[in-house]
Amino acid sequence: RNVLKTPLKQGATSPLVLTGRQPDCQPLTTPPKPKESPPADPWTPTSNLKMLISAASPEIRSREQSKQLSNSLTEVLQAKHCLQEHLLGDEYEKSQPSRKEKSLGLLCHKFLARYPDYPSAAQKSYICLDEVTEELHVERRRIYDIVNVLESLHMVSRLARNRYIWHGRHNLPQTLQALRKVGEENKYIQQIQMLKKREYEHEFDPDGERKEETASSLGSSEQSEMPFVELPGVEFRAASVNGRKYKSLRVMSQKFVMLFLVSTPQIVSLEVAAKILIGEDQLEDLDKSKFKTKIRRLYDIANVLSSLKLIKKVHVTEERGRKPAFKWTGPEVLPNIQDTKLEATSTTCSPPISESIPSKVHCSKNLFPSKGKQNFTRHSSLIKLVKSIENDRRKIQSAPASPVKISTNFVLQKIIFQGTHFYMKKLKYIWAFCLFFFCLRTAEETQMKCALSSPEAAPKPEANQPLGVCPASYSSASPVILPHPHSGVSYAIYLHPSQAHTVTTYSPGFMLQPLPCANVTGIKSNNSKVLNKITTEEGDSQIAVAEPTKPLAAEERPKMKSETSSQRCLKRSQALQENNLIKRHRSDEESLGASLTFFPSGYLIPLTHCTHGNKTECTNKDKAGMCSLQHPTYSSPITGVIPMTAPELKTVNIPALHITPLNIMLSPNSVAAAPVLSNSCLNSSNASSAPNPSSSALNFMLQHIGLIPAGVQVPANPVLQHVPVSSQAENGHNSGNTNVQEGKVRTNLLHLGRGGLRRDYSAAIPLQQPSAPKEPQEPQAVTENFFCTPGGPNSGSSLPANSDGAEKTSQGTLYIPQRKLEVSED
DNA sequence: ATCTCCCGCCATATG
DNA sequence: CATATGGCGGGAGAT
Repeated sequence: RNVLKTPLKQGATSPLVLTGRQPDCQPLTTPPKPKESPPADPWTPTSNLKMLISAASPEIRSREQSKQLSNSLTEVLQAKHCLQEHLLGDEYEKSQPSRKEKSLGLLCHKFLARYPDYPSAAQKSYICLDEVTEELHVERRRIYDIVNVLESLHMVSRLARNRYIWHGRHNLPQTLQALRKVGEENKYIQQIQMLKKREYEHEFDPDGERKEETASSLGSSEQSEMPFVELPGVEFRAASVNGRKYKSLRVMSQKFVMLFLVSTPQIVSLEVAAKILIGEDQLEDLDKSKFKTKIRRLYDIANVLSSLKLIKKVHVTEERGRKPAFKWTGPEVLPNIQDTKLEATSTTCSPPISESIPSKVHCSKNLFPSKGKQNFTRHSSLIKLVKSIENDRRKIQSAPASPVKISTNFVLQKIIFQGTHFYMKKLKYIWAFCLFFFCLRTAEETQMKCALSSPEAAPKPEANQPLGVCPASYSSASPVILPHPHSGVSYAIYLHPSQAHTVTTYSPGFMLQPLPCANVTGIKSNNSKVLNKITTEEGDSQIAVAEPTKPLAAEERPKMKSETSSQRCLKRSQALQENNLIKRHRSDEESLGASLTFFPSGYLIPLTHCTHGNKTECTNKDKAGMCSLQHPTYSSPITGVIPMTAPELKTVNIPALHITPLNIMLSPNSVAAAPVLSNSCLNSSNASSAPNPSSSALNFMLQHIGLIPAGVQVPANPVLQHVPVSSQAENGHNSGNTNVQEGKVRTNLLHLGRGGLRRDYSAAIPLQQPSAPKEPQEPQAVTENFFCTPGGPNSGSSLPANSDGAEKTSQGTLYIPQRKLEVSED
């Protein structure tokens, strides 16, 4: 093979090395900036903007201008910031158009900028590769990389040679759904678990031939020829129905995405991905070069996916140091519950934009069965889980040699992580809901004064209570509410019991109010390796810097709501010390390197601005527009989700937060039906006879909210649906229509269950009370004000608001991202 | 040194 | 056959 060298960067002389491949074109070697590149500082935001904008076609430009502006501005700023960081010593100057400028990611951005995220039927756009390559000044080859990945997501499809059609993100939800499904069928989870396990064992005894179960558990592993996943509606008439279609990049991209969709912490390390994608076949196929190649391709794919904001780079830290990984930041893809078609009647509120809506409705049905009888046991995932646990149990019993301890831990973890994960997925919505109303009530009753409260707060106290107050005034709420340092947006964080052991933390400036829970045990494993220690940190770690000095205030959570703020302050400072202690403790722990570390993760409920206007009549087109607007999720005020990012998790410690939503939904039957849960509860809340803090908190909250009469205690395993909705929920006094209010409560519950917090409450009303005169304004106002925060959009924050597609298609669904950072498999 | 990943050769598929 | 696609891996910038 002839040796062609990559031209040196400044290769003024390099051309000679190259074979004359493009005779008439310029010297080929992308000379140091031969042409049109603006002589001026290439990295100023403006120049970059210009470039981006000029790249867009005129019509798109006008339509998308604002979006582009904010979008690219953010990015450019980030890039700039990033750059700035790197060139710290030097007087941050224009760096040569270095490699970064040619990165696939940037190129992809430019590419994407040309087309609307949600093109309407009218603006169906075609992609001519020749044009693109010319306009973007890039080699054709690169465009293929991008297009292939986009194709794998059905965002584009090939029409003919040189010609693609742009679909935008319309198909995304379906695609992801499909991919997830295939991923599940493909048993990726198991494969990942096996990989980790093997790795672990490997480390334990360096040469032992561990092949025991490789064969067994992966019996069918090889559909390695998993074909390209198609979508029913989207036909790929491209004549290229065969051959390479089943080959690499496209399929690889799909598989990669699948990995995210099926794995529990939606974090996938490159290494794992590569191994799995290489073909799980021969484990010891230490084919180094193959692996390297795979990694290279994955980077390519990842770059594109990152541009799409579906994933973002993080790092996973295990015993063996940092490993590059990526975290899913795209829309949440719910597992496809049963396939039975749901009656479309209940979706009258808004025309289903995508298939995902019915499925959400369905989900809500499962969550809140109308007949108390049916419970979670019917959920296929649960059944699977139970089965797998039984399997594990069997394994344990039949495995003579293996140390029981490990196995037990394994099962325990599985139970906890998987089981709780499953329930958390549902329950977090309920908690969000509870929190919501709890705050309303609390605000009302305690009449907290907020410095920022608006004048008209009096008439509608709860409605106008700026969220910023929450942290202080609602400290009695179980969920932790965190104000966002940048935006003033607040978040509630729920910590999963199993992760609440040692919590690493959140960025300073956050205020935490943990529950007093002396006995959080978590899983004390002697086998610390079983649980990989994972920390993730943002690729671009620009975070955490905000309010560097303001220490985190952790507060011993009080049981009484009537606490005064001064008391709180006191406690806060106490908590501070406490926090430090814990921090110290943790570092000790780390230095020992022996003990298990649990990670924080939580459910962030960003209490941000809500959307305005009546979205109910959001037509497709409107929606497209709206969505486009929200696309630059970074700064969108209506972005529903702001996942907690690692950098925020690494500076401080939070004392064991013990909030276990799990307790909410457990009915006696469901417990019986789901041993998983009871186990998990047991474990998390510890077998001590002390009343379960969570349950007391819950009781308190429920009473407070008015969902249950004072004095009544919801048992440890209350069933939410059995709790009567109190008609005296007086928080509706401003509406003057209690009934409506009540109805809303219920409908809201439904909505919460199905997709997360609905911001658009008015849309929810018809669901249950089609005939009731709905007052779009009123509920709107409530939610709006409730979620409103004094601060502006979370500008500058690196918190990517994931949510894209999902949020768009569900009209402002505010969902609570799950941020479990532990490794739930081993 | 390791992580990223750009570049472009060249095998294949397409038309 | 000419082109369009895209697999692939060397090796150079970034860290």
